[in-house]
Amino acid sequence: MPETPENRDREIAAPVIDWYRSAARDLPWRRPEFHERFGAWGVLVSEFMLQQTPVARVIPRLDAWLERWPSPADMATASPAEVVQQWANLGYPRRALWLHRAATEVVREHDGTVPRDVPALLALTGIGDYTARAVAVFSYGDRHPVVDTNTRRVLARAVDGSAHPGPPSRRDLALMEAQMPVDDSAAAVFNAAVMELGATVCTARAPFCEECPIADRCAWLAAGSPATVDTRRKQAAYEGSDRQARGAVLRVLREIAPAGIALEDLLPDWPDPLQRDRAIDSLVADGLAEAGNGEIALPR
DNA sequence: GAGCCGTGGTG
DNA sequence: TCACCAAGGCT
Repeated sequence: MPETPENRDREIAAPVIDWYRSAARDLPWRRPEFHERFGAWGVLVSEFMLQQTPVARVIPRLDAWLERWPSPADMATASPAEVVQQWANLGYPRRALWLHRAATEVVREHDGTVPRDVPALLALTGIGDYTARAVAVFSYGDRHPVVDTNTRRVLARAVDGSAHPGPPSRRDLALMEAQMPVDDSAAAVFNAAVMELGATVCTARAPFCEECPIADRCAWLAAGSPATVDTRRKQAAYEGSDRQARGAVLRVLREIAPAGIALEDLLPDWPDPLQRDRAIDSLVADGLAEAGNGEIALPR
């Protein structure tokens, strides 16, 4: 955003960055030694795990993962079964498979080095707009807008004056880009700072506006924090869902019978047998399990 | 592009 | 208590 007398008082970069320097949480992937030891691979793994899984649950699993597979080449030697087991209860286990696939793609197509270009990152399995730019920015220090649920919410409030962001769109990238400092390094800090603000202050439910470094220029606060239209899709009910059945099946395979179990012994008391069978079929279709000869097991 | 995909903490 | 929420991506 060009600095003019008109908009200078609405800029958010400087105060958000200043706030971040004193308020940032000490997270593993923000430590210099993390980058020295694991490089872009460490950032890539952390971003996969952070896709829809809270920070507190990621930290211990990330540590264990990188101890076991400190590079893409190490990861590529693992079997899908090992990967799914190591993923444990982080949720959305397809991400474990995708991370494994991405590692093999890095080895095969990029000589074992996580690529730096956003298009190359986007071409890897399981990497979308958010993760690609997060790696390019937080590992390589390049200048890109990193848009996630936090930055979308912060800008919806501060700039648009809405309590909730609208449906995801390419405009989100442009809006973030427009707020970013020109300098690469400052832009990287800004990206992290806006995410941090959304995660700890400008929260979805009950934001702590009294602690916000840009409360004096927030369009939503200035308008009296109105309840605005909420276009976010609600999550489908989990209790009784196919997802719950899939989770239950995979938990048995992970924790009790990774080498395999007779289908007739798998969750025999599940309330809906048809749903159980549906879960098995879809897990096999996703490559999260293998079935044959009346048995089911983690994929080899 | 709407629907789907886990798991657990929380107000 | 229970609906909401969490550093998304794929089909």
